[in-house]
Amino acid sequence: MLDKGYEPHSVEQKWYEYWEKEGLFAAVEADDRPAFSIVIPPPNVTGVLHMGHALNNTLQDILCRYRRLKGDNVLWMPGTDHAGIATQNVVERQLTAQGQDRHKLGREKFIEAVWQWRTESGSAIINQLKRLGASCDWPRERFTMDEGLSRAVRTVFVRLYEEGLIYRGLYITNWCPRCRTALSDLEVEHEELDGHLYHIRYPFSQGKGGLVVATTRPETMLGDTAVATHPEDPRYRQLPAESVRLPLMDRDIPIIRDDYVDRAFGTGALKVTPAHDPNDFEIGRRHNLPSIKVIDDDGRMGADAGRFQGMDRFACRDAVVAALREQGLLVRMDPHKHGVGHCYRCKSVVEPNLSQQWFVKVKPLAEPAIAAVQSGRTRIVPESWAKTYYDWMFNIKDWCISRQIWWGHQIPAWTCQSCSELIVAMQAPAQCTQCGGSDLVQETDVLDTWFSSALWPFSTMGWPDRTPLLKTFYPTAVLVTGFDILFFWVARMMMMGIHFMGEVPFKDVYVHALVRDEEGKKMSKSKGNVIDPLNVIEVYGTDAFRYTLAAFAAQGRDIKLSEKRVEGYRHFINKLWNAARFALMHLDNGYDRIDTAHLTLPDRWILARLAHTIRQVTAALDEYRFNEAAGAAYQFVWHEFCDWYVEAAKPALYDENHPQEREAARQVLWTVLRDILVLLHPFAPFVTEEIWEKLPGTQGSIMRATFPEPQNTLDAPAFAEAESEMTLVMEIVTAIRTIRGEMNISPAAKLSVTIQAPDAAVRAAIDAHQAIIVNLARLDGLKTDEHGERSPTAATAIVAGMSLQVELKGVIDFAQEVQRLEKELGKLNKDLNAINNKLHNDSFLAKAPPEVVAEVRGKQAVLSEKQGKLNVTVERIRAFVGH
RNA sequence: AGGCACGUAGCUCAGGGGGAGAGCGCUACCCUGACACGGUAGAAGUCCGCGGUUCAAAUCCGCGCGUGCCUACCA
Repeated sequence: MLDKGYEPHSVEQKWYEYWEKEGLFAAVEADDRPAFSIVIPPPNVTGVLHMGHALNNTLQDILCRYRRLKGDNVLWMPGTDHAGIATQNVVERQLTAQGQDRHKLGREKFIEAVWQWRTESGSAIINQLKRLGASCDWPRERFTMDEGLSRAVRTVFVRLYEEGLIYRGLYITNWCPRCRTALSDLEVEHEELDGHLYHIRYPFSQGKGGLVVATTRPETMLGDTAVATHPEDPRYRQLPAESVRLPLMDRDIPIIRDDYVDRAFGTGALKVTPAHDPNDFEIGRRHNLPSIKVIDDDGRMGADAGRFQGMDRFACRDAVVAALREQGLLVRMDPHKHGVGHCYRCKSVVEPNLSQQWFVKVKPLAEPAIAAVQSGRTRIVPESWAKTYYDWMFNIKDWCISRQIWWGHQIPAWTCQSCSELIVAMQAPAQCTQCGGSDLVQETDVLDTWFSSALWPFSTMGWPDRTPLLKTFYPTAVLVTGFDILFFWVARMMMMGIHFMGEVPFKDVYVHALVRDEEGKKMSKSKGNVIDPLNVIEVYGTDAFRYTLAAFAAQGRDIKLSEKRVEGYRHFINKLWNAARFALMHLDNGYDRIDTAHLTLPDRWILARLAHTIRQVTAALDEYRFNEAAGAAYQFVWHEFCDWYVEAAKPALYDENHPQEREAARQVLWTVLRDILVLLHPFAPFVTEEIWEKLPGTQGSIMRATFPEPQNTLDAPAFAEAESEMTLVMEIVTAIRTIRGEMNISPAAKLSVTIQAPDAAVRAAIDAHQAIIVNLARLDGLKTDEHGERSPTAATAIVAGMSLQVELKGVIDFAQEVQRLEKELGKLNKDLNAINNKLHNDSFLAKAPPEVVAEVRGKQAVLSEKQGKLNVTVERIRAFVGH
């Protein structure tokens, strides 16, 4: 006998350990079964499990467990990401706390410290994934800094370099002065901020007057090397001079003409700072302008900033503005909103900065990646995300892959100190390929973490070796991910996968929602609105939490999560537990067949509903409609199995006089419960395993069970008949209960009911299932009459065209009964009006499909019959009371 | 500036050309032999607004309003 309520804690731990110990998550390298593989989006080693991880991994686990039950050879490849900047930041903070810093420590010692940190605290998130029930093939766990993956990274780098798809050069990139590294365009978060548009006068070098330029970043003027106007701007065609005197720096800079300049913006005169603005950089190249870098890599003003040297860039802005104002050169200062880039790791304001960096030429890689989605070799689900993918891919720009940090894959490039030859190779070369010199210095930069993540689907499977694992599991079946890393990760995996494997990395990409708080805001530590998934698991249990996530994972909509909702699904898990508790009281052994000759109506009905539910859940999971799958199973378990079947089957289960029916009911109860457990297992793995163990007739783990197929225990007409007869029974029961409720009759009172059923077949059906109705509606008698006298002291309901009378003898309150019936009539009249209007509309009759017209006519007949009967009833009561 | 979602019961959301749905909450009654983490019944919505297409629109189209998000080099 099970406990009265489900207690998740001990159960979860017990079963997870068992599954791992038994190797139930293990993929088989080579196998006859269909292969199904997923690579996990590797969480950062620095990470702790948040709601995004919880949702992402719950969905993957549902798919993996489902496919295993379906008989597939499943590989769920786990691992973590070395998260270059984030991890380096964490360890640096630690050093700072110890009064250390990485420069004092030196590169080698620092890297050692990071590895040590990873050993000590880097796998916290893996254990948290286990609490979630994630059925990853853990012995295969990988890390982007593993030796194997590092070899993959070097291989890719060298090959892309040799193919001319990686180059090095001096360009403007996004620079984070706090992290002291370049960032890719994607790693910059733009935020609209209130700033100012400063109008500054640059006096002509000769003669009077000058040009007024407009800028949002006046401190960059110190590095100006030109002023540009549009070639066709009449205001600036004729000027007294060809150069202006740059204020504060006292340097002449040329006035140039370039059609990049927008005549409508500001004054139509643009200051040009090639070292600190990407557009100015381009203009500078076109006009051979010098680049003067005035802001150093630490965000302070540099040696070329004149008297402002050493000043912080923001302090310098104020100082420059003050100085200009003093000299009467600040013409205007208008409030101005503009997008300011911030580092996605540390939120510092990013500085466009000129530096030597490495880039991937992306266009040639992007084209096949676009084609793969267009041709359907990779399918993006929901499809609307494909557009976002295309938009980005079509406008893609080269990818800056070098980072000026230490933690990461050091770029495999060496420079000869004697002849400056650049050598890119898998291993450190012994001597220079050009001059034979042996003084070679390796590039100190490391690669963007996403560079190694881009290889994840094949590097984790052993590439560049041609492993059996790759042969069996690449391409993977589906990638499950949030849209926030569609560009960062998915697009880049597509490019790399196609380029190096010759085949897309995944057949499907399922893009899921973001988890937000109950007000729809993004969860963030600073807002203090985060819900810790581990805390939720602690309070409500993993199964309830997972079920909640699945039930709310509708495609294309964010999930607003509150604990209240998880509580609701905890009730569901408990309901399942108690249904099993009931079933186990009646089951001593398992069954491999059902005695169809002795099935009662509820037996046949629940088998029909079960088959229907299996189809629904299967279809929904096959199309990543997790919420529908979870919803269909929930509805079936609670509102069909528990609410109706278990109650309706009780008479048969307790009836010792009909052993064959009793046995048949047990067979059905066992079969339906078994299928429910397997059906629910992907969503609620722990409770289903626990019940499975207790259920007689099951062997081993539920993970080795077979996902139910819609069984044709009965033929289709028998199923259909069972559904319609049971529907009639349920309608009758509900009608009686409604009268009981509305007439305030105690649930304990046994009632006597008469149904006037002119149709002999219907009468026979009701008579046949009398016991069920009597039991469910708590009656002491149910009679059917062909016509019969209508009792004046009964409350009436119309069910399926029949008049149903609940005898209330002395207790009936006639006024109340009339009121009740009139309310019912009111509703009916409204419906009937709408239908009659339709039927009086000639164009409806002419143009609507005949089956629709027939349907409406059918409804009309049913409703008007009901209306007639209710009217008669009301009249009769009035007449009776009048006596 | 462009793009993409979304606006349905008090709350959170499914649905999606032919009778408005669920969960939670609310009201009433009930510890009925699995379950009070429960049962039975009930109340509750101009499906954001305005036009259009259609025999028929919550559903399709257009416009507007509102709310999110993403992308973007106008200094």
